[in-house]
Amino acid sequence: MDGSVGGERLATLVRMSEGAPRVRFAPSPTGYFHVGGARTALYNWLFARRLGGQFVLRIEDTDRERSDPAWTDGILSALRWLGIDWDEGPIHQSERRAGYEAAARRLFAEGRAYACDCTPDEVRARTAGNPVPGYDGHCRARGLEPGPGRALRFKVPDEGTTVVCDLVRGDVEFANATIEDFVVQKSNGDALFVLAVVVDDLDLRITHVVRGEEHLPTTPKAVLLWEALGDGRPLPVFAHLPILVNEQRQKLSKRRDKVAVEDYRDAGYLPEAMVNYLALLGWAPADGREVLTRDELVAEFRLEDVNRSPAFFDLKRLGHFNGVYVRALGDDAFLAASRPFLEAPDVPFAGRLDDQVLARLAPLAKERVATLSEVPDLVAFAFVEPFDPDPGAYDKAIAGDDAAPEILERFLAGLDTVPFGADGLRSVLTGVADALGRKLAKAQAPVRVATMGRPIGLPLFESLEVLGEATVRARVGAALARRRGEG
RNA sequence: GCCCCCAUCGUCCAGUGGCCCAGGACAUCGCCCUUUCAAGGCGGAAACACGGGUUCGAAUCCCGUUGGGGGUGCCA
Repeated sequence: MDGSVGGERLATLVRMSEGAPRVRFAPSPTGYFHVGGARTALYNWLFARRLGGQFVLRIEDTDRERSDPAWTDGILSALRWLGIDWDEGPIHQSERRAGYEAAARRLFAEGRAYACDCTPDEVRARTAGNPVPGYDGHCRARGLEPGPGRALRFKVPDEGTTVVCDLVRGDVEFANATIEDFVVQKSNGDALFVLAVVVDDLDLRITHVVRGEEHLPTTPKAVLLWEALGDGRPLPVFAHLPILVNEQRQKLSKRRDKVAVEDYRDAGYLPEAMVNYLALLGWAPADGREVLTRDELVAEFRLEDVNRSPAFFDLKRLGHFNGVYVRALGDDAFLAASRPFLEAPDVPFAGRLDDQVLARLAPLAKERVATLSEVPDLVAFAFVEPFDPDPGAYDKAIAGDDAAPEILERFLAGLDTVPFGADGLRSVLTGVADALGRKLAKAQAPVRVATMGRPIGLPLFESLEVLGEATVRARVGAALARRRGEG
């Protein structure tokens, strides 16, 4: 390889990065928007924002078979959620066919492309055993006129080398002999993406093409087209980002891997956390910090520091970042962000929320969730009606504990002796624990299950204070009665 | 098959010839704190794929091998 992105070359490429770069993010609307696309969009955006350039959004929907406007909507809303805004667009390639047709005509007129009426089957049959793969140039010299049923193929030079100047990979060389005469216009008249991309990048005056590594092998074709259609305009600087992989180290696939950006939104991840995590997948700031605000990312991000190897999208690590961001939220912001989850149609206490209670529970819950979708479960005890302890928890902590009746009874009695509140409750239960020779941790289990329904959750005494004396007495009493009734 | 890319702890990054018997973070294990669970604190285990060079000196440079990945469509 010629992977050295060092010295002179780097200096030159970086110099080209100065001024006002124009980048584009160009997803194709053929499926939901996944985190790999989000990372690519983010890197484009960070690069543009840092250098004061423009970020253009382009929808690559030249394939009418597979594209669907619904997917475009999903992409736009995911980008907005992530806070990735665009300066121009969305530009739809489907609306720019005239330009592609003109380019195709020009290529033909200038002898850079030729018409071909071979069917895919014919080509395959003919080239089956060839050492050099791809089209065999069958129609090159047949002098066919373009027309319905005839594709247009670019006449790739037989000799020489095409070089892709890449900010993250260095110069990547492709022998022209290994590049087939590729199709630029389908036999139905539609442009193929390679052509469309080059025409648009030229028209949009794109200076930097930042995209996934899967595009690297087709880049020499784009370079060839750019040279044929660019009227001498300098090539864009390329930057092929390492792909994102799953645990099997394969490229993230919309099909196979559940990595839709909107799923993460729905699961209670914060966009700031997602952006922070995504930014660190393939790049890191010089000083080793890991939690960075959006502004810090913009200030620190350098395309030339992006590394070259694939990165695994690690949910655990995302969870860690999300926890950091959730905990950093103010109580009000935390509540506001949790709202959609608390008011979701499937929560068992829908319509019984109490903002006062919620506000008091917020600081307690904030510290204990990795994602916002966990909030409803944590605060359910305060709203659910009628209240009933989780069966498994009841069996273990109350039915299965010989001392449980006495603990509950003494606890209930103790309530008469102190002012109701977290401190009083704590001292009561501490007294009970002491009297029975138990650790406080062990003594609180029956009370917790009786009042909050589950063995783990928010801090007991603070939660009971919020619950209120009457409810606490009622629940403890109910659990006690039930336990006694069962012998 | 052919073309191209990649190769540091399980994972994500740091490291651009000596500061590295390799540093941070996530995960993991142990301890502490503690009313559960978290959070937090402390500590542990854990990696330069292999082989040749170059050099006084290589995780860092070169070559090869192996391994992984991407592409190979009239998809993007």
